[in-house]
Amino acid sequence: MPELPEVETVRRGLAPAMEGTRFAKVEARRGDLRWPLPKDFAKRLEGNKVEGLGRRGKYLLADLSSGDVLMMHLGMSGSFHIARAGDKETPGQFHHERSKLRAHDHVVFHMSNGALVTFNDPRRFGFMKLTPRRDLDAHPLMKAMGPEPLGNAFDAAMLASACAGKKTSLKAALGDQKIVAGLGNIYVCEALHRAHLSPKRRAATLAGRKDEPNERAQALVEAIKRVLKDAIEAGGASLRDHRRTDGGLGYFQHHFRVYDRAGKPCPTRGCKGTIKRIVQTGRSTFYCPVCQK
DNA sequence: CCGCGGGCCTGAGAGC
DNA sequence: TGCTCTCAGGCCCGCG
Repeated sequence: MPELPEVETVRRGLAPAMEGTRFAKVEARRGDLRWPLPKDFAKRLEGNKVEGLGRRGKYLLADLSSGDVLMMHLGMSGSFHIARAGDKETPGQFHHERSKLRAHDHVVFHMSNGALVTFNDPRRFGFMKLTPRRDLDAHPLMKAMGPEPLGNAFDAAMLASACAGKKTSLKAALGDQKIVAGLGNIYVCEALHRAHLSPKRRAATLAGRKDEPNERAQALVEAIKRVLKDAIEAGGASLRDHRRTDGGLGYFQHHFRVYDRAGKPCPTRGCKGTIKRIVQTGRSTFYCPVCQK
């Protein structure tokens, strides 16, 4: 599931449990994730303090006192749970009730503040890696990543030039993490709908005529920022719910305008179109053929 | 170099 | 009820 807004929501949920506290014990219950966990995974974490928990694209990045960065990716089905070691158990003890572990709980962080942070991932497309902080920007997974869509560096000129010469569809280009970081199948569909641009349009056509203000790229950049901000806000609301219900972090209810709404009326004001589902580069695309051009 | 399709995994839901 | 089939919000890799 998780695209930028979900990962950001997870980050905000985990930060209070992890920042400023140490890994007292780390359980790697299942190491064969998308990539195997490093052999010395637990050892390299235990005793270290989490200086800060950040995000880049769809990656969570925990800065450790050792100088390492713990890179975490949720893949398609990853999520985190937070529990308290003290609840119904001896405070400060490492072990928690077996019955509390669920299927696919692959990694458990026992934090020195008593928080139990559990990574769950049925499909195991997620992964964790460790790399020295000074090597992070040069890391193969980080190096080619495009700008943060909510940052100032991401603007119409930048997006248009990144798409220049691209033969692929606008849909595929926006999902390409090298062009812009953090968008996935859902938010690409949602942003294109808000910008009234067709997912089938060739990416290169995003650029306007020379020296003219680029209205298409401008509209698209604004739509991307808007849809991500709205979703993060919706995630914040669900985070408060999670605190009450002890649910997992990472998935929240959100209203989509086109995603998974094939056959439904287009929500654009005054548009009489019907949302259509097509397949592009092996993935579902939802859009309105009437108001997206 | 570029763009596409296959593959990695498990689970949910539809259809029979 | 149970089987089979399709599909799922990500991303690396190999092929043409």
